[in-house]
Amino acid sequence: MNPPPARPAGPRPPRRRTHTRARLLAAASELFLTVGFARTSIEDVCAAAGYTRGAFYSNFGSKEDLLLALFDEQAAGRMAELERLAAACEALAPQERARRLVEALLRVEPEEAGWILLFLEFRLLAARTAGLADRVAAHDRTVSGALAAVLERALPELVPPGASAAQAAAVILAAREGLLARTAAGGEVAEELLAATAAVLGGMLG
Amino acid sequence: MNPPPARPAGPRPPRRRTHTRARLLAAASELFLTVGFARTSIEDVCAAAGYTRGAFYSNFGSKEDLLLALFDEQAAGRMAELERLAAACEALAPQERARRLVEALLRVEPEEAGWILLFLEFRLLAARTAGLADRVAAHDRTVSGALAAVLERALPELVPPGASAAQAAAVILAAREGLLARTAAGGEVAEELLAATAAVLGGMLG
DNA sequence: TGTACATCAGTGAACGCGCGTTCACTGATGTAC
DNA sequence: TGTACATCAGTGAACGCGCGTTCACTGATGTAC
Repeated sequence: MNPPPARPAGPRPPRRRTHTRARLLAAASELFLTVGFARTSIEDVCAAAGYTRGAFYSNFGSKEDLLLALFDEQAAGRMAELERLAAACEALAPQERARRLVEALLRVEPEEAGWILLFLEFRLLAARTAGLADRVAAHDRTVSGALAAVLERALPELVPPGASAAQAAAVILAAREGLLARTAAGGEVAEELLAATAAVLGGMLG
Repeated sequence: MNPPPARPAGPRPPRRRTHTRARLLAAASELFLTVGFARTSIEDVCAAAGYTRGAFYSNFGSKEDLLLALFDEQAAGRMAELERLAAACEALAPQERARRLVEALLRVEPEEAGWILLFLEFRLLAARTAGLADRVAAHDRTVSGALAAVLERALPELVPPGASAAQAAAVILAAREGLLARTAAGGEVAEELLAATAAVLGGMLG
């Protein structure tokens, strides 16, 4: 009796070749981390993923778009990591908790150097591209909010008297970024620098 | 009796239009600081200085060369600044000295944001360009060496027990760079961040 | 002081290249009947 | 189940632009006599 169901209200269900976007993202991540954003062409990304340039533009609006998608992915991952860290620390004794947290905040995984350089490139781009500044700021706020929550829950000693947990988190992340940038770009002082920083933080924890 | 003086052994004395190099450097500094290195073309620099492209290549080997010359200039200036700072502090009482030094290390002049962004761009370039890494490393060593000397002379309390003055200087500079990068690129948290950092350093000074 | 000559800082057109983006097309995928 | 049709993800050639670098040239600057 009813007319046959009209075109579905929403967009059509995805076609088969749905992995395209994911594969482009994976290839881009790999290339951006090793070669850098500016030095990687869209052609490179497509070739690495097994497509041609047109495929890219039917999945992303522009090269920047791709980068932003990558950062959204990574921010989500980092949030989850911090959550896990907080949960894992809650059960520990204060001293062990402090040791563990400081260690986790300073640990540098090998692939992290690439991320830092990429992030720096992103900051640079954003500093000089009108629409992007908001995106970086939002990313920063998200991540330092998460760290602030961890600090409040698990390591309030790291928050100096005059400051909020959010400020402390922002300072820690910014300092960490500066250190990583220096070591990733110079490549020489990495371990000494981080050891010295650990000493500083250790001093603060009394 | 002697034959007329042969061609002078060294290179000929400079011609009249000697300001060219200085003017190119000045124009480049202005443009790099406001627009960035990558976004400034050699043509832009030459036009701003009142020359054409060829003039550039008779004064510099490449675009990177120009950037390096600029950094050499700036490093010299920064060293001199630190020297003055150390000299000025030596006569003061310890507490006033600490206040003054921390303030000087954290102060952000408006034009400094531009320098930080440019420096970040340099680090990025260097991280991915074979020959440049040494140059950044050398620059870093020079500046943190100077700061280390200042710390030893005027503010040994800032050097944590387990670390050398050189390490402490490197950490301070790296952290400062991270903070400035974040504020220069995001533009939102500048003062709060620096206030929080001052609180942290204040805490360390007991 | 004056004249002929050599030098080289700066000119400006041209080269070559890479890359982001567009677009008319195609063929596999899904839908209607 | 089978057939005709519509959609749209992906193709690949072409466009257009900006830019770093080169190079044959010129004319002002300095030198020799």
